[in-house]
Order: sequence, then C-alpha cells, then structure tokens
Amino acid sequence: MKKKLSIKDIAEQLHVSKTTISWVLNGKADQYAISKALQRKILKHIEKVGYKPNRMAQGLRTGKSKTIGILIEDISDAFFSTLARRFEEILGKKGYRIVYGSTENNTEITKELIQVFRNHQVDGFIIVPAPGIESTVKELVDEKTPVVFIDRPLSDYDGSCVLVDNFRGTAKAIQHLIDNGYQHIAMVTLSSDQAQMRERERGYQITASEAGMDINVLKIKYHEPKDKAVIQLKNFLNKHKETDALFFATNYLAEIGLETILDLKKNIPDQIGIVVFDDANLFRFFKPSITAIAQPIQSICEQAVQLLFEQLESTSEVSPRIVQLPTSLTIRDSSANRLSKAKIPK
Amino acid sequence: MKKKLSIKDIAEQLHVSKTTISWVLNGKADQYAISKALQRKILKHIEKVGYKPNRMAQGLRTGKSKTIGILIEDISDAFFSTLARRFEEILGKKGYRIVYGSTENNTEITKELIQVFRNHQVDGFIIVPAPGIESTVKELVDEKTPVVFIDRPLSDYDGSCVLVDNFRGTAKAIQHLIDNGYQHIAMVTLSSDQAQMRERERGYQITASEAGMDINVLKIKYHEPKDKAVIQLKNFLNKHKETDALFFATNYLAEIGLETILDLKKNIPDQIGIVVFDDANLFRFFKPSITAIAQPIQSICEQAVQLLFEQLESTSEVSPRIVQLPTSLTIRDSSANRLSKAKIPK
DNA sequence: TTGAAAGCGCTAACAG
DNA sequence: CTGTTAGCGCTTTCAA
Repeated sequence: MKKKLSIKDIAEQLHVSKTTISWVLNGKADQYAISKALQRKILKHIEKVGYKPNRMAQGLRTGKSKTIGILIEDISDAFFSTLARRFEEILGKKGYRIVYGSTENNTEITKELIQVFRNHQVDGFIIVPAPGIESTVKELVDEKTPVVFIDRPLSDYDGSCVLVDNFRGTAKAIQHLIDNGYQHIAMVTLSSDQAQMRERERGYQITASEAGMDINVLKIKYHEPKDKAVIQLKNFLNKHKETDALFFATNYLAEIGLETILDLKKNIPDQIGIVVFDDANLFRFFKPSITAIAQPIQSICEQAVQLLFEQLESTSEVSPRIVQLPTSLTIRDSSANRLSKAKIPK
Repeated sequence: MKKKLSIKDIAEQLHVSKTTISWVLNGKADQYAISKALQRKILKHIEKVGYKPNRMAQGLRTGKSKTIGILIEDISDAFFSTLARRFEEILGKKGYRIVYGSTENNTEITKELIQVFRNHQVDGFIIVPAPGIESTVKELVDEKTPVVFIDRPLSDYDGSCVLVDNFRGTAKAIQHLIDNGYQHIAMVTLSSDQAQMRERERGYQITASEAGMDINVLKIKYHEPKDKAVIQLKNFLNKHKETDALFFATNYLAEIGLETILDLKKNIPDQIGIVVFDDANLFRFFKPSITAIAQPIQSICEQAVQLLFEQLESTSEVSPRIVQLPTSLTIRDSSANRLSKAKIPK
C-alpha cells in the first residue's frame, strides 16, 4: 500500500522547509523571492512523485473547501440536471467542486441539506429555494456565506438572484395560442404561491383577459400522484368542455397533461392546443412536437456563478442583485391550430 | 456576524472537557461510562446552541470525509441523472454526501476527476469507467480506496462491478422484433469496444443470425455531431433499403434515429420498427410510443452501494465481486408491426 | 532568501 | 468516570 505523501515528506526529500513548498505551490514564491531554480526544482519533484496537497488540511487551515453546494428540486429532472451540468462545467473551470442535493421543494429537506453542507464547509450556495427557508438562509448570511438563488426569489428576503421573465414568457406563449385561433385557453399549474408560479399565472390571466377570454386555472398539488392528477385534469376538462388549448406551467405537469389527452384520445393540436413552460430535448420527437417556453439555461448558470463570485471574492458586504433573463418561445406543432383559419373569421 | 462554534466553546460553556463532548457526540459515551445525566445535558446544550462539528477537522483527524465521488458520463443525461438521484437517496440515508463529475466517457477527464476527488479525500468511488483508466484506478486501489464500477467493467482489471445482462436484454428485444414479423433488423451502436456495447452487439448478432437474418450494424462515434450522425444513418438506410426495424444501442442514438426517421417521413412501426436500449420516462408519450429495454436503476444503485460498503467497512482485503442484474423489456407501440400477420405466413 | 513554530477543530491514547 | 495532550497536514507570522 502506497502511503499518501504530505508536504512534510516533500520537504524532507528536497531538504527545504514546508513553508518554501507551500509558497511555491500557492504562487507566492516570487513575492517571497524564492529563487527560480529552487522553484523549478520543487515543482518538478512534486510532479514526479505526484504530490497533491490534502484539501481537508488546507480547508481546515484556510476555512475554504473549494466546494459549492447546489440545492435544486430534483437532480433527475431534465431541467435541473441540465442546470447541474452547466454549473459543473463553469465551476469546475474555476477549481471548484460541487456537492448537490435534491430538495423536492420541501422546506425541511432543504433546511437539513443546508445544515449538512454547512458542516461540510462549502464555500457558497446556489439554491432553488423551497418556501419557508428564510430563517436558515439568514443564518448563512449572518456567517457571511455567499448565497445565490435561482429560478425564484426567496419571499420576504432579498438576496442575489437569477430569474427568468416568467410573466412575459408566459404572456408571449398565450398570445401565440390566441394568434393561432385558440379561444378557450386554460392553465394547469401547481398550487404553490412561489413567485415563479404566480408570475406565470399572471402572464396567463392578463393576456387571456385582455383578449376577452375567460380564465380557467386548474391547480395541482406538488406531489400529487400521477393517476390522481390525471383524474383531476379529466374532471376539469369535463367541466370546461369548451377548452381548446392548455398551458402547462411546468414540464412535469405537461407529462400529466399528455397522459390525460392520450387517455381522452383528443387530437393535438386540432381539438386541443398545447404549450409548456420549460423545454425538453425530447419534445421535438413527440407527435405532434410540443411547443415550449425555453429558459436560457447557460446564461442562468453563468449569471448565478458571477453573482456568487462577487460575494466570494469581495471582502466587504455586497448588496444583493437580481438578474432577470428573457425566455424564448420554441414553436412546434402542438400549438398550430389547423382549423384556425375557419374559426377566426367567425 | 455570528461566529461558528467549536467544540472548545461548548466545552468551556459546559465546564467539561472536549473529550467528553467528542465521546458523547460519537456514541462512545456509554463505552467510557459517562453519566446519562451529563450526556443529556451535553446533547441538550448542543441542540440549543446549534453546534455541529466541523467536518474538515474531523476529516483531517480521521482521514474520512463522509463523501463519495461518483463519476458518470453526463449528469444531464436522463439515465445517469436518475442513477445520481438514487445514489443521493441511498447514500444520504447513510450519512454520506456526493460529489459527482461528468466524464463524457473521456479518459483524460476521468483521470483528472479522480485526482481532484482524491485530493478532496473522498472515502470511495462509484465509477462508470471510461476506457484506459486502469492505471489511475490502480493507484486508488493501492491506497485501499474503495471503488465500484457500474454499467460496465473496466477491461483488464477486476474490481467490484454492477452490470446488467446486456446480452440477454438485447437478445430478448431482437427476438421480440422477430416475433412481431420484422425481417430485416439493423443495429445502430457506438463505435466503442467497451464491454456493454460489445454485449449488446453480440445479443443482436446471435439472435438475428439464429433466425437466419442478415446482420447490419452502423457504428457512430461517441461525440459525432447530431447532423452528421443523421446523414450517416440516412446513407446506411439507403444502402440497406430492405431494413424494416432498427435497434438503437443507447438512448442518445435513438434521438438521432428518430430525427432521421422524421426527416425521411417513414412510418413507425409499419415501415420501420424501433427498439431502444435504456428506457426514458417520456418515451411513452411519443407517437407511437417507443419500445425500450429498461435497466433496473434502483437495484443497480442499491447493489453498487452495498459493494462499496463491503469495502468501506471491511478492514481486510475484499475480493472483487461482480453483480449482474436482469433488464426488462417495456413493450410499446414502436415495435408492433401491424402488417406482420400478412407477412408471417409467407 | 529561507526556516521554525503556532494553530485551524477535532479524535483518541493515556493518565488520573 | 473525566481531563490532558499529542498530533492529522496545511498556511502564515515572525525571526534569522
């Protein structure tokens, strides 16, 4: 069994002190005027024997772990796992590792995970906040731990945050349905009062009512089992027989919706038009392909990391910043009412 | 700014020694006969002031980080992100955190990530091995770091490993196509000689040739841009005009295949049948829905963690074990040749 | 230009 | 039953 080398071993092998090695390794060699020759010698030796500093010891000493904690709703969800991948790339380049946790948008789990990550001495957090975690986040901020929120702000709390324009994104999508001749658009959303959902609902409400349409919203609970949710949607459609288009406020709800429409053997897009918030790669292979509001995932991640580093690198207090990004509408076949020409003139 | 409490602070507040606290916290209180009353008092106080031990210090002292490194191909891929989620659940319950890395099935990136995680003192690895990482893995094993491979073994190296029966899974799928009357089945796979791909190919070859069919395999490079891959598949189909069914060896290849078939305006399943290795949630919403070979993700993760803990908890050498799990065929519409009845009697 | 030594927060051998 | 003490491997102050 090969034992792991420590800085002490290297120092002895080279007959120099640990300090010297530490300086060379941390780019302070010039500052302390260590001869180029010695620097080279040390670097070469380290390379040869494959020495890498023990990060736990470094961490204990410096109080930094070079690790960022990322809390998202669910790593197995297409949207969140794509976010995770981008964060991994961006932070990896900066020499940071990631630990992540799936919160299920649950207050207790989120609090728990924040605690666990805190004990692991993560240097900062990127959080998709579940409701009600204000107090825990406050502790973090009191300790001057950098935190950035994404996807939604934490209500009653201002911290740096990267959001998309949920209102306008939705409004554009609803308008698109209207332009295509749909006349009875209903919305399926989560029974959550988190900001992103409220904004999407507002986008629907305002756009539809300005067009003189009636407003019908079905709210489904976050963890509702799929079969029950399908029944709720069926009842809803039964009650609102005139509905000729559905806007789903999340990807996951769209799954439920498609399941239902499949059951009901309704034809998309003729009998019913579909638009979904959050795009998925595979949507283009559905038949018909599904129109979706796409979030700029790459930008979201870049901005979030930038906000995080502002806090990480600044010594003084950084005032919270909110960055809002636009969405884009990916128009596919599920929203192309082929009867519209016949209908509009009416 | 609230300062973080250390064990020393607690000791002073309670007028006991650090040792006593450490023992109470690590479940050794009874062993060292610390009075129940004192234990309760300590626990209560710790709870009240919210003290949590600094894991970096613990780690430095014990050499354990309570962190597992997981290397997969790509966290944004549906299959791998679902694996990640299960690992998170299972390991989380055992008090372990996860750091993960996406290797892109690339040798250099994998080696690099293993190094980085090693410096972060992870206690063990679960790895989807890229080719050619034997030497790096060997270093790990020399240091007695527990390692478990999943999805495929590392060639020329025996370590504990959780696999699925790629051969039989594929064979079953091909047989299913044959039973449904398809007569010219081709396979689209990656040009990789990793074991899982070889086994899938073997499953196809043997089953198809036993049925007296011709064998046609198209191999696509791992990182081939989608548009180029589509062209390759088109050329292939052009050359083998008789092809009436395609077996895709991975999820990702299926995307390329569906894109192509869409372009070609071929009808699934009548003109061409489809089966895919690896199931995806959304496959059931495709029209027609896609038949797929599903891997038992939950079991894979459970088994892998078990193999990992065998190594983690044992003091002596653990001889490598290989666990092979069965796949299941999820039959949907893309493989139901509606003309088959007419064909078979011929 | 380099080295000695203190100490980050914790665990565990050893002493009482 | 409880406390004293010696490090784990590293960074950094201070002295030479």
